[in-house]
Amino acid sequence: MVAKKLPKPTEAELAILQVLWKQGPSTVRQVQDCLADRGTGYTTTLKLMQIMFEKGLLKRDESERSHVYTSAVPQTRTQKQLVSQLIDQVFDGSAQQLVMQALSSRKASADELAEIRALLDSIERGQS
Amino acid sequence: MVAKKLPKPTEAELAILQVLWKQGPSTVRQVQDCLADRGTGYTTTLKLMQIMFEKGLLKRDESERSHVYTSAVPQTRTQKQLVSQLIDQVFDGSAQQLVMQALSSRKASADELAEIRALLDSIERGQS
DNA sequence: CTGTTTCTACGAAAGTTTTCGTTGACATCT
DNA sequence: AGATGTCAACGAAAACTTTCGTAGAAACAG
Repeated sequence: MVAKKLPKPTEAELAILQVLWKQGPSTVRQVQDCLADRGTGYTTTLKLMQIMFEKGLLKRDESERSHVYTSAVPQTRTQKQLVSQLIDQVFDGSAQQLVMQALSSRKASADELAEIRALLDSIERGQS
Repeated sequence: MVAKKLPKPTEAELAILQVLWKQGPSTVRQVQDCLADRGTGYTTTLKLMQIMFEKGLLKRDESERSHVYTSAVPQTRTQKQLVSQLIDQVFDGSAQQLVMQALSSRKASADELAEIRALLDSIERGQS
């Protein structure tokens, strides 16, 4: 039985995951180009992606000379993991507090607010 | 002019900050006792708190033999900082997405949901 | 074919965070 | 006073993350 527990991505790893989530399967070069503003070199990105592959965070297709990488972790799952961790670490377990903080520190459009309302509605209906 | 930029607390540092926020001024021993489940030794906690003091994350009163430490960073400020970072790192800048994820991954009580609604109201009124 | 570019692989250095052993100062108890 | 326990300070090791130099294979251009 293989443990399915995946390590928490580091900061640099998250940057790479972001790109892969947005662009889909990509070569190291393609990822590197997106991260150009970060100022790190090509081999740095390559090495990171190799490590992530070993950790199981990425999958890759080696059939071409330029290997094509994909995220092995769904974006939603990672988001849940990190939100959950943050709630425990600095919000004392209260999701509500995090929500309050998020809403007051960043503007959201009227549409977005409406979506949140809709979610609240469905939660209330669901748990009634 | 002193730069007021404070470093982002690491994970172990956050655990310590949590205790200080909750308990108020404490000695190393008191903090260590709260962190007992972490399995780390006394000197580890001591060292971390000394480092945090040097970084400006903690203040301390040295008038007694057992120094008494206090957080130098407000909880709310740290929460904002980390939420903001998380939004950028994994939610592509969308506060709304984070809120959605938080609400759907953790239950909130009816009261809490009501508070969130109230906040939504005031935001909408504010930005009309 | 030969030189140039582009890629992976490897390994190691630099940076950061976390850990703890040891020491000496101070306090307490008998 | 002497033994015992608690504390801060220091330093260094261990663990982890990030960085890149170098080398060799593959692709490509002339």
